[in-house]
Amino acid sequence: MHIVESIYTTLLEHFGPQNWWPAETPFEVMVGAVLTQNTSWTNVSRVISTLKSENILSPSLLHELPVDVLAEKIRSSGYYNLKAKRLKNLLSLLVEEIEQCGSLNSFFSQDRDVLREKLLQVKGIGPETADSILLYAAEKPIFVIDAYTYRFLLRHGLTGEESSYQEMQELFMDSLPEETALFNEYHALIVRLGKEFCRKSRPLCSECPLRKFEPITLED
DNA sequence: CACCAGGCAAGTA
DNA sequence: TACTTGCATGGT
Repeated sequence: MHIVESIYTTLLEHFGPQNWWPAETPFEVMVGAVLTQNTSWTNVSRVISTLKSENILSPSLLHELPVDVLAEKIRSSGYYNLKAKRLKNLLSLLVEEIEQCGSLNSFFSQDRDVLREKLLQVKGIGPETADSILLYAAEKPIFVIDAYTYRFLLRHGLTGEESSYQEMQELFMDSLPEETALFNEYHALIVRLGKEFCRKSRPLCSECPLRKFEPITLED
């Protein structure tokens, strides 16, 4: 059995299923994916709650808001001027595609790679945000590489510091069956592991559930 | 107080 | 092409 598979089994046994992404709807996933760029989730979830309580968490309603008003509403997620523009860019695509396809679901029913290209053309959506949307909102089988995943790979000597996004993504996708549920769970488990055992401020190993895979200490 | 958090695009040489 | 920089709030 490949180490990538063994590690998954170990993580799942240790933490159990994570039920990701923490959102009620695919659109909520998309908004969260933009807002959480280089930002802690606690700052983002506060904004999402506010948008929900104001009943404006929909593509058309958010799209109608002037960019400066939107910026104020998402202030506490940080980089709010930048993210307001990025959200607007995404919303423009969505409103157009929903008009075109009839619904968000039929937009999502397109081919994975076609959808990925459309998302990447939006200014403010890079590979990680696009893949998060594809996996957790559109439920397409694609592996998300984020800061936690990068640290995880480095720590276990599975990749080098200079590896590209695509290389790291292929590392998972070439050694696992192409299943949405598996990619979803695996990435969620890596984030859970990272939050508890692999943060920069807390580099410890003795309690790490993956210690039998001989992790390398981050600070050397 | 300094450092960190589920990135990305634009600018520089 | 290969670095560097701006963006910003809230938690530890």
